[in-house]
Amino acid sequence: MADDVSRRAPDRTTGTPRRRPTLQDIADAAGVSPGLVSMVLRGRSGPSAATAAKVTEVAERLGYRANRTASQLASRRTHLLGVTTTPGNPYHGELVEEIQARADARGYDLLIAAVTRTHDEQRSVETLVDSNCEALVLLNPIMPPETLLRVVGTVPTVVIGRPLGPEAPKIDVVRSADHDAMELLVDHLASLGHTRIAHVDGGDLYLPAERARGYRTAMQARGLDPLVVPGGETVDAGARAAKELFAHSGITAVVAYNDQCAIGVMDHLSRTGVRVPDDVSVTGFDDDRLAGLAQIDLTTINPSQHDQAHLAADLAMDRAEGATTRRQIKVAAAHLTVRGSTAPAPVTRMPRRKGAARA
Amino acid sequence: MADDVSRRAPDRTTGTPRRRPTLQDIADAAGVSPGLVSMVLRGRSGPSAATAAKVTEVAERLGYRANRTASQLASRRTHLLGVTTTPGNPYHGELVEEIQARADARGYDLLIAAVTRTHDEQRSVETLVDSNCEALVLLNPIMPPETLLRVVGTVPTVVIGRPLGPEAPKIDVVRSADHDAMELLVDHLASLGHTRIAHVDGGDLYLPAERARGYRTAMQARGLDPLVVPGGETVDAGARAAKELFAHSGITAVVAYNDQCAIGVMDHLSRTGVRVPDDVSVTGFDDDRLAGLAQIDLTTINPSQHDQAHLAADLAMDRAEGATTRRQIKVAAAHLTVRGSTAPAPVTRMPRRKGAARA
DNA sequence: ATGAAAGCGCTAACAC
DNA sequence: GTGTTAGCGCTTTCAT
Repeated sequence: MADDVSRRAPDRTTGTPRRRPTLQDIADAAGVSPGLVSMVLRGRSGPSAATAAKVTEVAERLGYRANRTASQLASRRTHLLGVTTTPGNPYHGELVEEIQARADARGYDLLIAAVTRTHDEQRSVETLVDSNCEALVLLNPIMPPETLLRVVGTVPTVVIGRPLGPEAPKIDVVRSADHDAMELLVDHLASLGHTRIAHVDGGDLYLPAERARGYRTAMQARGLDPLVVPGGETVDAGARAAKELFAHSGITAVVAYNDQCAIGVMDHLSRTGVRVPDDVSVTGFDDDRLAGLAQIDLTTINPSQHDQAHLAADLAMDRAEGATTRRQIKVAAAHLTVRGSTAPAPVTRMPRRKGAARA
Repeated sequence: MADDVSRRAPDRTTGTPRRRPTLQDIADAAGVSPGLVSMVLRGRSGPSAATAAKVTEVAERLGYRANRTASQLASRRTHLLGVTTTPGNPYHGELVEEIQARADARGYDLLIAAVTRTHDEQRSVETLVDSNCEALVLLNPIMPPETLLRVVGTVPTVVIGRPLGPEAPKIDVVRSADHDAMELLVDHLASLGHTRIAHVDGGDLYLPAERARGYRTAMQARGLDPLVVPGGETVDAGARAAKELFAHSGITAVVAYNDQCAIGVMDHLSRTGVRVPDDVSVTGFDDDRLAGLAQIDLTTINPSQHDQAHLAADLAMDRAEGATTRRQIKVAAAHLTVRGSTAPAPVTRMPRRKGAARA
């Protein structure tokens, strides 16, 4: 809104937004030189305890905070770790929280850039790079390798949750054992007697493709027919896919790309009177915070997000500090977490009112 | 660390970053002055088409990218908008997404700082201030006014979702009509015949207190006895509170602090065999993405997060650009969204177990 | 132990 | 039009 009635600056009645104090101000007020103040404030040895005390006191009193831009220009160091994330995504939320913890532990500041409908990955990375982050952690980036390489430029980068081949020899990757995990899921379902197991995928980029591959491999290994329907990584996408999938079918189990997608599938099912897990079993992937809720109670894969976050953050900061080990690819173990959304396959025919299932 | 060129990084096929070219380099190579190059590259009028072309060509050839740190230092402009958020919080996620949209529309970059267990609000704000954000938007900050004032210093700030009195005459606030909204909720429940309506609060700071007040007012206005039990803003907190609340009781409706808390309450209820809404009605607040899911289907308040986000972001950027209107307090309308988690109160006694007839 | 001075890479005000 | 000249606020020798 801001009905800017008075378009003029000169008004200073309401507390003058006086300019932020500078090193010089502190130096003057403390009666010492700027250089000294700088050393004191950064705890460098040299200054005497007496002046240190005085300077600290003055700085505190004046509410001094170093201008990081200037520090950066002069020192070329920022101690900034950058991460791209999708706001509101619970899985990302957990990762960010753990990355933050590592950053704190090592004295780095974490800067986050959002990836949204209006703001693509590339721009987020640019924001981070321009803010002089010394290393980057990208959560499930989907841009092609060439773009990735170009936008991160010379900043050490590690991606989480995405396979990345030798096209990007300088970008480390941390991910979960997606392929194996999908086998765990299919195994679990198969052992419950399911044979008509569909996969709602997450699109055809990188991670989703990897999971779909795992699903296919697992199905074929058991002599079952794979059925993959296009989905996405959101609740909405899952719901849409389910709508399509269950228009016809005979499917008794759905392996969704991730938890959000699975929740969407369950949402649709529940709206159309299909019971989970009585009529249809559903599985997710990520074990995000929602999965454990009684109302959701989703069988899923826990991809050790905690480990992934720590590995990635440390790797990134190591690189920022000059570690020159060769490219790292870390694969975190994935565990099956069985909950109430999966149950034995309904017995043969007519398991529910309308539309029939089949053997 | 990582001195520019002193140590040559092992030359990968992808090309080694030699010292990043500076304005001076371009100027030399083009045979003009740095000042001119600067103008050309920023598209300022002045330079002749001829030199502009030459400079552009050289810059391109040398892969020049302005050092933003230096630009910032010199121009004292960053076009950076900062926001603090709790990663993974769906409500915050929606706000951030909308704030990002506004920032994009106005040519600002959005920087996000996380508030987590290991990283408190104060530190997040400091990170943002240090990164030279020109304005700040704080989501549901809980620090006391004095601290708030101190950490934001002279940076224009607007807080979302928190009452803030005249103690902070320079901080704008955008919030929802919490007090009224609580009345809407209680009204809704009362009109369904509920009389034993409890409130699981969100703690005793600011917003939670405001909502609790609204609840109390509404209850008393209807001659009902208020019952407030301590809760929190998370699913876990809601579940814990429910456990306590339903150990004894006779409560037929619960007004939770927010959706997350409500989901926690429902989670507990569902685990203990109490049906929602047959036995107990539950309401939330925020209308976050989960509330609409079929499995949750929560009656709640939609606080117009879209409007709040836009108002706050624009207000902040206006201030960054020097708007000097007096302190703004914007209250967004709150709408009741009725879903399936509320139903008529169970008739008279023994509402638990299977009994539950309806009016 | 302390102060002075030289930049970091860029922008902007002002001469030429 | 174009070049020159100061800084921006801080870090960092290098004298003192």
